[in-house]
Amino acid sequence: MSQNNKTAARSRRGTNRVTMEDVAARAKVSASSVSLYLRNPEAVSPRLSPRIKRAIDTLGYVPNKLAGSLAAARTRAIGVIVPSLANAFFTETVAALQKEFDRHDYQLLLGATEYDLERETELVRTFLSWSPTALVVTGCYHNEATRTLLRMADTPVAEMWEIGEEPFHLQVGFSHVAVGEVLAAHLHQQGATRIAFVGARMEADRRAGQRRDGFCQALARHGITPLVIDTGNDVSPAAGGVALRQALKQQPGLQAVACANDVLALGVLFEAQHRGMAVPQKLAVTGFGNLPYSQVCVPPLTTVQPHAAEIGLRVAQELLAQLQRDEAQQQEDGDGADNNGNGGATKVVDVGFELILRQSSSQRFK
Amino acid sequence: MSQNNKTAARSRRGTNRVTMEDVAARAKVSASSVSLYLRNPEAVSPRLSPRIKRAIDTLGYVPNKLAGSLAAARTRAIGVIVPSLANAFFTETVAALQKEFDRHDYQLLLGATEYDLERETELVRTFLSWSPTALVVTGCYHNEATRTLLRMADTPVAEMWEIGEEPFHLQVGFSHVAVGEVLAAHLHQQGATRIAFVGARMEADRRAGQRRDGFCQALARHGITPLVIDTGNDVSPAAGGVALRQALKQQPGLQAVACANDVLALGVLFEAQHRGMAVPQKLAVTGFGNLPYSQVCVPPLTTVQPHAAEIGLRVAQELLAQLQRDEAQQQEDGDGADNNGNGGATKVVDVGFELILRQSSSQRFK
DNA sequence: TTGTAGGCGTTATCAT
DNA sequence: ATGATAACGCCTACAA
Repeated sequence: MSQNNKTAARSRRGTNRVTMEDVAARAKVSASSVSLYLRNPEAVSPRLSPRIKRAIDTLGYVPNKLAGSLAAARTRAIGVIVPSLANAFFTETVAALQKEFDRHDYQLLLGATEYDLERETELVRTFLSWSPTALVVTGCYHNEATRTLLRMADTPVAEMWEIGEEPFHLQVGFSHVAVGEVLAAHLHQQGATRIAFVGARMEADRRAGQRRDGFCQALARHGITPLVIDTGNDVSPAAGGVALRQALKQQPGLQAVACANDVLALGVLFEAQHRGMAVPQKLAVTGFGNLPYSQVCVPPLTTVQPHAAEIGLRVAQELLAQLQRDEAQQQEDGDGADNNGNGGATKVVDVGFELILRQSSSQRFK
Repeated sequence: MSQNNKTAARSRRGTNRVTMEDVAARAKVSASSVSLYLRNPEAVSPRLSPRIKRAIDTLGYVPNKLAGSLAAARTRAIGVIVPSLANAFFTETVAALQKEFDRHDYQLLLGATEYDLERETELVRTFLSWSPTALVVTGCYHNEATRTLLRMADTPVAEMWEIGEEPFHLQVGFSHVAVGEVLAAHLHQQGATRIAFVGARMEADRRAGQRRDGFCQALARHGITPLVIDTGNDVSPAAGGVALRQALKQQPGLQAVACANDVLALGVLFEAQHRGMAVPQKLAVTGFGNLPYSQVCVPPLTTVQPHAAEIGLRVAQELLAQLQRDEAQQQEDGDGADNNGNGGATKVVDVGFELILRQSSSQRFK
């Protein structure tokens, strides 16, 4: 083993992997027949196909998607970027995406930004390097670098959980400003005038900020200026409790607290109970999210239900439909057209939300 | 444009993607230098590196991971397979995995089996076709096909959420039999003798079955045979309610109900309340999972806390450590050794669980 | 229907 | 340090 081998001299790696060529050799056919068989079993003669099948089975052949995707210049993978997986909303959406895409044989590449826009840019760049079939990102507010990346990529881009801004190809979500407005209207209708809004991470989580803005603006139209309290990065019942204490100090006659999410609201409920402040008689409390415990806590919590699963489902369906259209059109164009993976149309879907009235805000103030 | 072009004649696709070659041309260096720069910027002379950097930036070059991984025969991707993403336990684990692997620049490929072992096989096969750096699966019970696939792959395999069976490379989890035993011991200690176990999907969800088995066996040692009720595929509070009704019909003097999860337990709680059966005075109730609402429901629920996030973290850490070891060893071997990506050692980590005693089972029976 | 050959965009080897 | 050049494993236009 020194210098008298010319061809296989520079074998680079062990790579003991079973290849298509191995299968072909075993079945005594050419590699392209195997390839064809794999993609369209009908197209190969009934004489060869059992031979090929048997060779695949006995060798335990697993096709190499990397090579396949490289050659075919497309990958059956969908990149999904969410702010956080610690958040039940997003996991629910991801579950729906996974389920629907899985049915159509697409893989999910998953990433979390932790609410950091720079991190999002990195993730987008990484995902694009996989040549995914499509990219799904959360929200429609991105930094310049991300927008450029997304615009230049010849990949359909779906934005979810929020609508607004200029869409890339698809937006599926709802207006968080409207959520704030609806909650404000509800509390105002209950006769509350001394009102606080308790939120967390509202600079980083733009959607939370929008809910706050909608809330404040709507009340402003009634001449009410709510007290706004930001618990910073702390999204826990404890933080909600602290916020209520703070709010009561600043405004002793407080009548209503709208929380940016159910977790904080639960803390407000606990703290109110702790100081003997009856809910809803003395204090109305609302949340956002309709988490499972929100209907079993005492008293049950008025909240807003976002359609998390539906968002995922719609995103997947729309994207799948668009991909199908692209494919059909590409067939038509022949090879020449330089179509950029965008069917041309951009679509915006508002899935809305639901205000769920429960006991925690059922009292009328006079 | 007909027949007088020899070289570029068969360009197969538009593929307008910016390639490494483009960058090299722009920077007036060879592609190898660009590749080198990308992988180890220090190794290239300070004269070239700024030129390369600028070319990359102006062209907006995004490396093609498919090509890179194919050439390098490895992929910075980790395949993760869980039974379901609708299940908070697993999403928590996935979140932890994502976070830890992300820190080390690995992508997550995500799949869900919906508790179907055949589906698992398919997913494993698909994931293997991506040449992932490692594979993480849930549970250590697989069908023969899956086991073969996993054994033949030269990829480290981690099994999580369960320990037992023969491990492939790594197991991180806890004994579900022990969970059942501990719950049984608790209820027995409270003096309960007429006991029911309410579970769902216990054939498909092997871990739920193990909890039941541990529970029944432990009670059997005290001469008690619990009534076992299976709600089938229905994992909802409503199913829990139905189960309680059924149990009371079969055993009117029922004193305690252990549920396979908190969701069912919540339903049992509701139903008991509905029929004026005081918990815990007349009926002890326990769950599994320690979901957020379990401490705020009335009465607070005795349950078992699995360390979902810790499982994910440990899996990632152990896997990362093993990969590092493999890499080091590979360096040592030179090229010759046919090491199969297994550091050789197999490791089993029991992360345990925690019994959380609350009011729903605090009553002593006599 | 089946086979042949060139190319997909990298990495890694080797020579300079 | 830099640059040719051969793999990597598969797809696909084209020829047979």
